[in-house]
Amino acid sequence: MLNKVILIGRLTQDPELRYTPGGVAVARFTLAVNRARLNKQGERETDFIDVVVWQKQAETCANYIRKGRLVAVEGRLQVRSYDDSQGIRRKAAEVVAETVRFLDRPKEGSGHGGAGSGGDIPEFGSEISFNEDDIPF
Amino acid sequence: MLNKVILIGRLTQDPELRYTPGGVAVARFTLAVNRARLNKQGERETDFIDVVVWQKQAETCANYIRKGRLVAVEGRLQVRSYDDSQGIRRKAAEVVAETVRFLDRPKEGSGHGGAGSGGDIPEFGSEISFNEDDIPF
Amino acid sequence: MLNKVILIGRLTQDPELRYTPGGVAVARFTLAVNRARLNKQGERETDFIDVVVWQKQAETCANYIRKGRLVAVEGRLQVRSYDDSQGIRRKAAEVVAETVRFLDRPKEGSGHGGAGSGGDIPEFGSEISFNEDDIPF
Amino acid sequence: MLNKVILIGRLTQDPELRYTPGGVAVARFTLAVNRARLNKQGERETDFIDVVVWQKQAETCANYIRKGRLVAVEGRLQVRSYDDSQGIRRKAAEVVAETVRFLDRPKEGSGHGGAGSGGDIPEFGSEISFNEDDIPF
DNA sequence: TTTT
DNA sequence: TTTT
Repeated sequence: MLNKVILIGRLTQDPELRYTPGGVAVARFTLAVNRARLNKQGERETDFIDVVVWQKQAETCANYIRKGRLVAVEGRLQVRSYDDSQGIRRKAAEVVAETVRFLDRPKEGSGHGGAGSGGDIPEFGSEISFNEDDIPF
Repeated sequence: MLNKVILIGRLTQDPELRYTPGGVAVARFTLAVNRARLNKQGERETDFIDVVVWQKQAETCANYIRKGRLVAVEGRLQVRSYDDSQGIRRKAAEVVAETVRFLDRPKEGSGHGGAGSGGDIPEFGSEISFNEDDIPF
Repeated sequence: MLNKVILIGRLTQDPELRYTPGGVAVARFTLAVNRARLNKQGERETDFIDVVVWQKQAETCANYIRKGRLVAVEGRLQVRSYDDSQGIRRKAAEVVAETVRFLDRPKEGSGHGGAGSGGDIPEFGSEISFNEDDIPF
Repeated sequence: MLNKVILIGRLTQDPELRYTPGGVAVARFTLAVNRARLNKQGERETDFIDVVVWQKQAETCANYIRKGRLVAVEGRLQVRSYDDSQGIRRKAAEVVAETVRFLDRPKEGSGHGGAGSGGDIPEFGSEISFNEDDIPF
């Protein structure tokens, strides 16, 4: 079986970083992915896709990327059911990232993660191991 | 921007075929995609992912594939909002297929689409037209 | 069967545009794709991958992208055999692009394709036609 | 940067298993990947693509898959130069697999890796770590 | 050199 | 709601 998602898009907000009870970092952000084709009204539509990142990459995302940044995400599509605060059963779809790559430079003065500049942004590798512990969301 | 999903999984039910008011065929099915990794309890989890297929491929799917068949789907992830019958705003995530490929043979006697057997199942192509004439390099 | 390649990298040279005897446009360029992982010597290695683009997109590439630009290519891997000028049988591998997306802005003054600026660079679509009419589900 | 290849095809021969001087397992096979589209002469063309698999998955491939088996390969495209036995500089392109998934059952009596049947074929996971030591080919 |  |  194969479940592979590759997205290139921009963050709609800064990433949100949390920790599981077990201390595992989890970051979340939404990607705006413009569709290649215009719709029948001639407008460019956009998909807003939730992304979850775990562990070390979660912290790197929280440290280095901000609203508006262009990233490439590789991961898998996960659909899960949950009950909302009104007790209504809902489905959530999100891409669980295996790798996140930064495709543009941050704007000057926009980061608080690097030592003052965008010069040493890490490029993420793909060998990070995932322990999918309790999810705090 | 890029929004690419590739899935290999099995249909949980026969495809459901409908037509838009404008007469365009749309098929829907759910794919069961078993995860490669076992979870912490040692169980194999499965993602159930909704797939939408349009036009000619919708009809081919409805004619040729059934519950349990293994297929590869290439498409894009689409997240849309809608109001359910109780007026509750919900989000739906689905993969809009560009191509669907059949990866196993139908069981004997399981089809009603082909001329009595599984012998001439089409392999779906991408709809893209490329005329690869002589290459000048 | 599936043969899908997705690359993000930078052009090592300007694209080379030619035409087949039948008048079909073909562009070629090489992408430098840095590997995510460092090798055992701690160096970042790079794959240099040949890309072929056909038809209208070939001309758009030739008009809009230059050496150093960051692009995303989606296509298929093609391996073909040929005899070189010494009559030696060789194999060539290249990615035949279905879509090419431009991921950064051109440097000022670097283009000769646009009307003086980088403001209206097209985002390439996949050529697939989908008329997503009203959905009957 | 991103370099992602996903293939579904059949092995043209049994995998060839070797070991590096450092004792790391490496398997090689060629995949026949039929194109979705017919060419101008109405024939279905096939790409023959070399695949390299490392470590534990190399041995699993050598043990479980044989000529004709349908597999899905996920990996990266690697182009490398080498001198052949005549001292001629050549380029080789191959897909370095991260994961290999078996998509059909072996024919009865075709395996020598399993305990007599195809019942317990492992499904490969995607978390295997790659130490790309010396290549013995 | 090639698979179904 | 779920496939092998």
